[in-house]
Amino acid sequence: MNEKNKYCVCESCEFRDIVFAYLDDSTIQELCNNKEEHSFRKGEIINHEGEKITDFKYLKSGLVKLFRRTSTGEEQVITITRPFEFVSNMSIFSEERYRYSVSAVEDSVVCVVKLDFIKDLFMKNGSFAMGLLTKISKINDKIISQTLDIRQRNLIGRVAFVLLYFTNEIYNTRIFDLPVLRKEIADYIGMSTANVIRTLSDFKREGIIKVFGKTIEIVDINKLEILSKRG
Amino acid sequence: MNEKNKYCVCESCEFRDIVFAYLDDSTIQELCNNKEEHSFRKGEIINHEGEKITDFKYLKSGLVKLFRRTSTGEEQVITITRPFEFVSNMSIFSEERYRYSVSAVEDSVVCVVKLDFIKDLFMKNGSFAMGLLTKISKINDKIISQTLDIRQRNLIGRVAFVLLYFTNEIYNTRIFDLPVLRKEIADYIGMSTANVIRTLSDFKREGIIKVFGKTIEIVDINKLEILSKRG
DNA sequence: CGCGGCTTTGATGTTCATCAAGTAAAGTGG
DNA sequence: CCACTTTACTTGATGAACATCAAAGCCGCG
Repeated sequence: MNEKNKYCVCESCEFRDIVFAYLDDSTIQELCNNKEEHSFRKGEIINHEGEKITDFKYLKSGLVKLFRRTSTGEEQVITITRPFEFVSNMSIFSEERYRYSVSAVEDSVVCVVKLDFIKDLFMKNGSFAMGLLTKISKINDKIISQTLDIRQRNLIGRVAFVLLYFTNEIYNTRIFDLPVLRKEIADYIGMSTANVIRTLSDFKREGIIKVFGKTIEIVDINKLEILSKRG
Repeated sequence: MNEKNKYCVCESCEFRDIVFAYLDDSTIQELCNNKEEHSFRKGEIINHEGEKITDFKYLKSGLVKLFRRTSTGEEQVITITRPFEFVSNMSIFSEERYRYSVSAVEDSVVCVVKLDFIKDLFMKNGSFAMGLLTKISKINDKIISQTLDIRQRNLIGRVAFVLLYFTNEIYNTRIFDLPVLRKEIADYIGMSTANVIRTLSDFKREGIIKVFGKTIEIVDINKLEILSKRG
């Protein structure tokens, strides 16, 4: 172990494999010096719709939701996403200002690098550029296909779908604490809060899930998968 | 004028400004030699969901729709888009196979370049890479925001929204021929065919539009804009 | 001119939002 | 720590929005 490692943890960060794989150690070192880590408590805003984009940000730990506010003031939740997906993913290269807001739904840590630094790397290092493009494309693909998956389902299918999303994609456990309000699930799947709750109650009554306040246990995942498909 | 121009029209193609701005003339020439133009008749499939992606394709003229088929066999239309948006936009850098199908809704011409050629350029030329990333991001942004715009509206708002989309974004005229079936509009906005037709009839009855078969004239665009907002 | 696909309209039923009222839980100040 | 307030959750009743079904008209095409 050389001395650098004491000051820079980026070298061993899991994120390195994802977009920073093609950077040599000295560049990683430089990245690390340019990087700041910011902590956000549950509920805090990370990016605000309309704000100028000056930084490249990615989620190191925690969980965030991407959303926007409609003209009538309602929230539309675009996605809820885990570490190593970009936080400022959408518009960093296409827009001057954020199109959407991002907030922490669990306590989160975000790594922040000046966008110019990333752009510079992007221009100079083709492999890095390709890796970044690929990653950004994948994130966008995922958002779009998720949106379509939700859209094709009815109320029951949508609720089943988010439960499976939490259990399979976010937490990888059958029992977990819902990080969001019932209302936020409603805003995510485009249904009313009352009906989301009603459907959860139905699932509970049928023994598909157990609910203790915020804690949810998936009891019958097969049935949930069937409901997610057939509605 | 030198001799090259006789063989290559890419130099003066409108598309050059959009993503090929940072290529010098000799590279453009090379691009041109690697390029093929393919014509598609209305209704023909350009890319098929699940097919291997080997080419970089962009729409030179015409109009296409991007869509996928759900497990129950229904079509979900993701977007309907004009020239110089990519045809094979979504997954070229993130997936090995097309996630979605693309078909021509009007007779269309598509320019086809081997994806490897583009990837090679991307690696070597930072400005080109940046331009391409920006363009791809914008296209993805547009799809996502369009999807959200549709989702927040009710039936009337959605129909008004597509009419405005055709008149403002696609054709830039108040009178145009609908390039798609009523059913395809329904699949686009996520409503039933019958209700799309009913709503069009309502608009006609209220003097907001005139309909002669496939031809539609927007009579009262202000009212349409109000309906698109308020529903 | 007859056939098939698209469009149109009406009638009916389902799905879902809305409203309202009540309960539980979580935060707040004394 | 308890009373108070607020915010989230839950459930039922009602009505609106939308899908579905069916029948008929239209239109292009062989």
